[in-house]
Amino acid sequence: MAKNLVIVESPAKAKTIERFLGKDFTVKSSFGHVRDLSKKQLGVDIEKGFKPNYVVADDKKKIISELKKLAKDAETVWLATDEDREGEAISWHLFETLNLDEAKTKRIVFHEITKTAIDDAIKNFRSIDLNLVDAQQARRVLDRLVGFELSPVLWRKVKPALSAGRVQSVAVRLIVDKEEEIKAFKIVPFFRITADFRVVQNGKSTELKAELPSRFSTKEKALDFLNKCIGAEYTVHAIETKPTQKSPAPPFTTSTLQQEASRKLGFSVSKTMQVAQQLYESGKITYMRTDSVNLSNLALGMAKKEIIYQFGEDFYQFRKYTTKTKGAQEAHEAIRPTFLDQHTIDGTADQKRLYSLIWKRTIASQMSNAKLEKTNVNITISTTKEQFVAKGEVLIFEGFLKVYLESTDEDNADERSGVLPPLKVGQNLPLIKSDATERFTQPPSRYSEASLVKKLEELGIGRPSTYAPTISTIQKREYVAKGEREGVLRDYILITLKNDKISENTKQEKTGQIKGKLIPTDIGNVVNKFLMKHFINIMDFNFTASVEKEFDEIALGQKSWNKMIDAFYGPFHKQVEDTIEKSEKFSGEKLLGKEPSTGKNIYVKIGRFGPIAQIGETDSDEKPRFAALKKNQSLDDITLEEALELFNFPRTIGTYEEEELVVSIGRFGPYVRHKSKFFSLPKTDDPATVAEDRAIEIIEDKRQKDREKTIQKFDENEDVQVLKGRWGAYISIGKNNYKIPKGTDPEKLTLQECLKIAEEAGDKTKKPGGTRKKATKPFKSNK
DNA sequence: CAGTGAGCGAGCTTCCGCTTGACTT
Repeated sequence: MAKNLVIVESPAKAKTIERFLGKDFTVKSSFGHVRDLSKKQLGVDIEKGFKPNYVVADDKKKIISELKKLAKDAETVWLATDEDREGEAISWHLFETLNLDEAKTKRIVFHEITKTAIDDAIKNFRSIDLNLVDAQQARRVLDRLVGFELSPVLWRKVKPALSAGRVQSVAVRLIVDKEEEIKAFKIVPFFRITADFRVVQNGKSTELKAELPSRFSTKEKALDFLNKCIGAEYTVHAIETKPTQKSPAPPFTTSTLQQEASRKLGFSVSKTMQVAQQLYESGKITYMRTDSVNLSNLALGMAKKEIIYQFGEDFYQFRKYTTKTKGAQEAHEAIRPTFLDQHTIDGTADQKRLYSLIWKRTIASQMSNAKLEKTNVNITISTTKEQFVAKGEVLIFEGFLKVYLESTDEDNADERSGVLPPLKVGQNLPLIKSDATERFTQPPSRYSEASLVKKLEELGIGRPSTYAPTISTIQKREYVAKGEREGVLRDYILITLKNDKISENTKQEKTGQIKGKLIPTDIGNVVNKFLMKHFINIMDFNFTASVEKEFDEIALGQKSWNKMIDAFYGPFHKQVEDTIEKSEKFSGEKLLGKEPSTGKNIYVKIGRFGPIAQIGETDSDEKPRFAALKKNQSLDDITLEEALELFNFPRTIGTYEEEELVVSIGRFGPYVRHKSKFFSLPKTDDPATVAEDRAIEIIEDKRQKDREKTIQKFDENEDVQVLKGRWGAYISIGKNNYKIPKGTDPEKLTLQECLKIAEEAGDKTKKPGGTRKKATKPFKSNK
């Protein structure tokens, strides 16, 4: 039995550390937090100074009992969780849950995973910092109180099953605000003038591209300018060069890795984290959830060696980066390759690409600046005072650019710069042509998943471990959606001056297309409006920052956590009660107009199941009629005509096999019903116009697919089928599905065997994660 | 991956941060 038990948070880390520590040490992992507030109840006793009720989750019971046993037999238990607020709390929870003996428990932290660093840590043990633990408890309790008091307000006033919280609600607000900004933005056209000149040098001819710095607000002014240019001479007036430098970006944190993987590799935030996790578990990179840009001494040494070996002394420059982000806790290093001499790795294509990105970024961060020479050439026009300007950029020394350049979110496709041909002052430049192109001012761009993470990080909201889950929560709640909009064609004017003649053309370009950007839904808009009206304090971008300041004071022992929570909870709870009591139901209801045939009012609003249109009054004797909005419609811009159309369903469009064909719109979109079976309409079909022959086609398609799916059918019992599904063959009986035991040939199963398998699988009434089927209604005995 | 296909009167729903599996029928 080992004399020492070391507990860290991650199993991959445990494995690495165990190698350094020798046989007297057993290293185990807690797999993150081991206890939490109970899931179903509030879990906080408000009467008793907000005493938290912690429980060990079911999936943590096994690891706790294992650790308990190991701790009992060990001489010393070393709590080596991360050196931050959460890490300290994990140590404390372990101490409490495992009933550790204070005399034989030591708290240590690793700053680097090397033999000397670990030996160092062991020498510098301390006890658990209870102030820091209290700061974590305050954080935990505050989040629980906010989330579990706010969400039920939404259930009552807006729609069931919604949620609100310190982080997610502000994330939604950012997206809603951005959309408002875009809506308020006025697109203004203007004209941009470019010119192409011919430069002849030693009999070789090249082009020089230049632009007029000033823009024209109207077509008339642009035309006026071009007219003046007719017959003009163009002369190089001045050439000005100045040296500039570019520095590399710091090594990756979780947030910057997500941004770059999104821009350069097109990964979603969650995909980046999944692939990074795989790299981490196979020992190829350091920990991927971090807010630190710091590199360990070991890494710095490796980088230096690698850069000098690969590129030479000139390319190396020692750099120390410091974190600027608010509330960073820096318990880990930056994300970097474990071994910097490994330029590539074995693995999946995604793993290779992400690894390569991390390798380049890390190496580049310790490389010298790139040196550039920027050149501005002024070109005078003989007929007017205006001057064209040509811009060039020449790379003098590559430096870090040899390896890596960070991308930006904005695409500056219009920029005209590159290598300029050799020019002399006073040189005459013949004009090839000059264009006046109509351009348009650009509204702010919507957030992508990654740029939202960037913004949240700037505001100090959320942590590296929660960025990806937060993004998925606000989409799961249907507050925001990733937009897919085709865009529309827009006309623009192009006026060209060539050979002293002016011609005008109208051209077209695509604008307004959205791909994967975050857009608020109707529900998101309505919930945001509600929260902004009643809980502006929680929605404030500085709310997190200000409570973080108090958590810091608690961590320093200057404040008691219960008092801090008490001071917050009093007014907050009153706010909640006032809102429940005084505010009306909040559905974002909007009067669209009247139904022509009856004169009844027609409204749109958020209903029990999402956005709906309603004809008639809710509080009248006659029940109003409802219809769900289509997926791509919104409360904001639906027209009266579109709303009325929704009530044209169900629509009988013909007959097939002597049964009616009915088109309608259901929970999952438009469908055709035939012989009480449902057939989804593909996105490309419009339910308002789909006709009999097309419906039959859809039905036959679906039948064909079903046939391909069916492995076996039994005439004696039509309920029983052997089908081919995502995970291979399975047995379907009525509405239940059953797994086929390994080694059984699904094609040879008999009806009896199928029924037997189903019976042995037994009743699967309890399914973790909630059943789809409605539970049998319990008999209500009283009231 | 495909399937799902109501009713606005129960039920249940929810937070943020740590960390990985288990494994869908």
